[in-house]
Amino acid sequence: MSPRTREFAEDDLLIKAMHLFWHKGYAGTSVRDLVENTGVAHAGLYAAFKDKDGLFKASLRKYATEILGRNFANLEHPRAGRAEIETLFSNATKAFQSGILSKGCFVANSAVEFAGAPGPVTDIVTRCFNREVKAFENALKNAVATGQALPGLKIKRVAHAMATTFFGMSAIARAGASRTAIKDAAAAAVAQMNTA
Amino acid sequence: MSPRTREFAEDDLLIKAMHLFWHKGYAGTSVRDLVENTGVAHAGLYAAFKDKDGLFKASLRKYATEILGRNFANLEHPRAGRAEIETLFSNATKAFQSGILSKGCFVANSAVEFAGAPGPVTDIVTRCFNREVKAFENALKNAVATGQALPGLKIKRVAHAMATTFFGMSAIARAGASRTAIKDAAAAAVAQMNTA
DNA sequence: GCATTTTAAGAACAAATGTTCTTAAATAAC
DNA sequence: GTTATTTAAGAACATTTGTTCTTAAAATGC
Repeated sequence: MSPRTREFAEDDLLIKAMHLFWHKGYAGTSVRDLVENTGVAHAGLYAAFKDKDGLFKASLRKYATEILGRNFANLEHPRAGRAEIETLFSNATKAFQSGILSKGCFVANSAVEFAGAPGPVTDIVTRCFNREVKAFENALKNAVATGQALPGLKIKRVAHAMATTFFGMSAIARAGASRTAIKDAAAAAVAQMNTA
Repeated sequence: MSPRTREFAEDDLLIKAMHLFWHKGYAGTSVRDLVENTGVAHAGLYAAFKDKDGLFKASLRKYATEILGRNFANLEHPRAGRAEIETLFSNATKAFQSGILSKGCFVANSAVEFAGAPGPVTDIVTRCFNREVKAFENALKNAVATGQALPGLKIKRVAHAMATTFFGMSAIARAGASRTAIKDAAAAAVAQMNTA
């Protein structure tokens, strides 16, 4: 009455699967790819996450929580302001240019791949987009209140624009755009705070 | 020495295939899907375009030339200015909100699906992005020269930002974003011309 | 040390994929 | 009308896909 113990940590598998799906998409990642690159056998995947769909959704949730979450958490602070927005776009620029995010944002990629088809994946994507907009709104509101952004700024509009730019930067990064193009998009997003 | 004549027009097939690939992506569109929805038999597709790859590339080129081309041609006019930029974003807003483009821009979708992997598809995507940037630059230059945009405007930067916003609008549209979010992103892109 | 339970490894399977091949129909020159 | 050539229709094929099953190994409680 004592079973064999698992040889792999569920979280390790999840992180490795996340990177695969992130880089190659849902359709582009086969179960055999996952087995090869994670070192976890078929049975392990299916036992831990039911099927490929389950593993993908868990991977996307992991990304939304850890990667996106870490990047946007600062914007959600009650006293977040202009500096936090600038830091976010500065980090995003670096990452999209050549770092871990050169294959785009996993959520943005999934938005395109699943094309808003109703379902759990689209729900995650929508939640992330809304969270980003809200985070920008919060920081923009404080930036205006403390004089770091011009009064009269259309906060909601700029928040929508910043979130859209974020998705756009992901798309052009994945398309292999130049470092300058990525940097310029970020700079322009930030510069919006200087105009009403 | 006189063969049977083709029952389908190559261009009709191409347009129908373009819409399928556009909406469902390369991986999401099977050859049987194409046969069913175009009314052209297997042999017809392969005879006219060699294979699925060939048909896809031809479809993407068709889109780049006809759909994108028609939208950006006005911006490339020697006297294009602020009005043409505003018209482009106005049309894009309408289209992305509920029209034919509610599944995003075919080029932007392909950019994400093929992830900048070197090859003919990425070449087409890169060419399109560069064309868009150049088109914005042309119109922005004239807008500044004629006083429709503030002097000192960083033209290249704003052009990069506008093209990135265009890709971003496509992505969030495909994700099923609200009409307001799409409209705001476009409005903010245009408003950039009012600040240096 | 044995028994029991869960794991690991991968063979096996049905379904779907892109592609090719076979067969028959259709067309225009002779 | 006959014939030569190309098309249309879809059967057939080899791969690859996600999933399940089989077999054997591992590990804890007794």
